[in-house]
Amino acid sequence: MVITLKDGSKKEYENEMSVYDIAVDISEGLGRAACAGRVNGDVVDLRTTITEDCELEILTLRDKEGLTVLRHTTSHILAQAVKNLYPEAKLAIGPAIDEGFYYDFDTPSFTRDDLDKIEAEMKKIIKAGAELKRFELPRAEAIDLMEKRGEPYKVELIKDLPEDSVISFYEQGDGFVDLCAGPHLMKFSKSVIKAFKLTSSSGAYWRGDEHNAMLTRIYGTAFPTKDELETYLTELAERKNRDHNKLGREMDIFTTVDVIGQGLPLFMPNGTKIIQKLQRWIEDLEDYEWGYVRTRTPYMAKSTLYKISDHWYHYKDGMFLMDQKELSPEDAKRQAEREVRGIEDFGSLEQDEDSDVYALRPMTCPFQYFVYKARPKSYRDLPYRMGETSTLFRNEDSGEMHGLTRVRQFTISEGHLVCTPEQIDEEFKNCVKLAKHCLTTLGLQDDVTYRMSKWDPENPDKYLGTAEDWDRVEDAMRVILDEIGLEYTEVPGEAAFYGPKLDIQAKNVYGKEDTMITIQLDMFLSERYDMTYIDKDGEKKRPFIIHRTSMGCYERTLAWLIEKYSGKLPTWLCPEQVRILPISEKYFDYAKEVQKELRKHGVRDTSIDERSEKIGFKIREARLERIPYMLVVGEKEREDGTVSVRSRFAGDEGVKSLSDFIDQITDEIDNKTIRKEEVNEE
RNA sequence: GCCGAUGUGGCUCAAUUGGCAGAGCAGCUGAUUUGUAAUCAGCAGGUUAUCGGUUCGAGUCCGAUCAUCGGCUCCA
Repeated sequence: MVITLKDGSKKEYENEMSVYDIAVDISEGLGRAACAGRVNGDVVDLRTTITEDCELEILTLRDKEGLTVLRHTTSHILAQAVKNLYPEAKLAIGPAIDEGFYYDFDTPSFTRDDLDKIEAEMKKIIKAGAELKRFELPRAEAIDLMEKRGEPYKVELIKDLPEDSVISFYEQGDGFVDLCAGPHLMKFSKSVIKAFKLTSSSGAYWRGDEHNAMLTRIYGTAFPTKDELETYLTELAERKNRDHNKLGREMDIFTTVDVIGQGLPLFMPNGTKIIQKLQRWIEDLEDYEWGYVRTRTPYMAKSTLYKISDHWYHYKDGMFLMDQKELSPEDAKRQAEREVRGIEDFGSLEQDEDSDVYALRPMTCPFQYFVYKARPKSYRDLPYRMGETSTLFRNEDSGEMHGLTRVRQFTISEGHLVCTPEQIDEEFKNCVKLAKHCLTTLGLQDDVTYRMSKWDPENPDKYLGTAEDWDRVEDAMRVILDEIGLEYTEVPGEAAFYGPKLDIQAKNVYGKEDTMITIQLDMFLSERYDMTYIDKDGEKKRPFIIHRTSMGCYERTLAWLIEKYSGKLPTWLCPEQVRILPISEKYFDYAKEVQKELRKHGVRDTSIDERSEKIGFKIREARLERIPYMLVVGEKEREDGTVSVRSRFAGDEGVKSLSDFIDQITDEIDNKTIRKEEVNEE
């Protein structure tokens, strides 16, 4: 057989060979470094026997897949160590993940001390240097083996596999056997598994289902070298220093108060200023450059409103209700029909309408729909693009709240576009363009991924409409996304109940992903709310609706900005853009003149440090507060009408005429320039 | 909601076995009038998250509640 290697060279063998043997044959060093093979594009275990011509690549720790194998094998060592120390622990699963691995155990929780002990035990196991042997069993024998070993979770996993499957196991010394598809390293060797760390432990539901038992998960990571592990751990610590939840409080952007409640942050003057700047920017952008009209609708409504769309039935648990009284479902539906369609004879209500429950709004959709409906619309009115800076309320579970990214009250750059079927394509594309423009302006465009969120055909009850409806609209969205040339993943089960979404995702400093922006195609709600337009032919027709946000929700985007820039926001967004630092009180008057001149030219967020401190002290404080520009003014500056500019970006920028500085900073602010260079003087 | 950790002046942290709640920074007052990352001195600041219990005595031990953090689940 002829084996074609990665570099194009060919090797010929008479007999079948394992991937590992071929690696050793190429060179002993490669044999030692080998973690897995790639055969005709598929990653395989080193033990895989090659029987015919193929393309083969030997994967090492330098390959992403090789590193994954190292981490996976390390998770099995973790399992063995836990079994050694806690024989009563039951094994669940232990995969490699993005930045490391985890293993779930049914056992009481672990403390940091326990993790250290387990780490020590892992080192012992590695030192013993067992070989990993792969073997296969028919399903029945596999179940038998795991039952004998007292591993009920493994038994459950095997039982879920088809009757005729052959199950693979790995044995790794001391008789430790684990159910596993592999691939794994050939043996435990201190020279390969030399840099690992158990990072944390937490709870996790068996099979990710909250109805199941809560297991104990241990997270860890492994790297090819100790240096790389150290670098990673340092980076992890540095990432945590950028955590908006820490920085945002330090920088007086927001705070929380226990008697106010969870998920209800208070914005301090600094945070309010930033949000105000974002809001003014977005509202002007949408209204004057993208053809939006602005609405302002109530924060609460009778439950009927949400029942029309079915929001009520899907999400009642997540809503804040103002009253416990409620109509019967039959009455509610009747009342909904009557109110929307204005049909009078819809049967009497058993209960008084006034007993209806009011609820804080969890979304804006139906409110804007009634703005649309307030007057008859012609095709000439479409697309009708409504924007609103909309505050929403969602009763998230108590364990879900996080800083500014997951809160119970938040404000979103919301909007709904009502269009004719022909307009969908262009309008949707423009929504994506607008979102991208917002991201680019904020400097976040490279930190996102795009996700097409589809319905889940397995769970049709969670959605309105039929499979045909969903296929049609999802196909239409796919065509649009492909025409734009977006790179995106398709994920089932993430759609809204009324239509598919394009979600723009970003990760926080802990690597956790959140939706920052969403653009959704809605094919059902215009019917629910009886929205129409009169077409050219004089016929009443149903419009399509696009739900979208341009910049996302203010809280979440602010959190993202803080983490992205470590609190050093672009100048145009800074709550304080310029601080004037007089050398002594003799120059207060000149400082005031400078401030007045700045204000006259639109640079409004400035202050004067009038404390009787040395200039070095004032600079230090301004630097720590991340203020972009410091203007030192003293004798020389007053004489010449200049300012001595010191910036967060370039340090001492030298003496400039006041008008030059004003030109510079107004240009930066007006164009929303992001000065990337930063000096670290401390 | 579930698993776990944490909670001491505004912030960062200390307080021996259960034995007088303390420091630095910030704040305030005064002095200093300063040229590019910390001037000096003084003063004030606390029902140790809250409520309850054990004890002669609780920041420390126990219970409940609230909040914060890391995960899980959820996220229109």
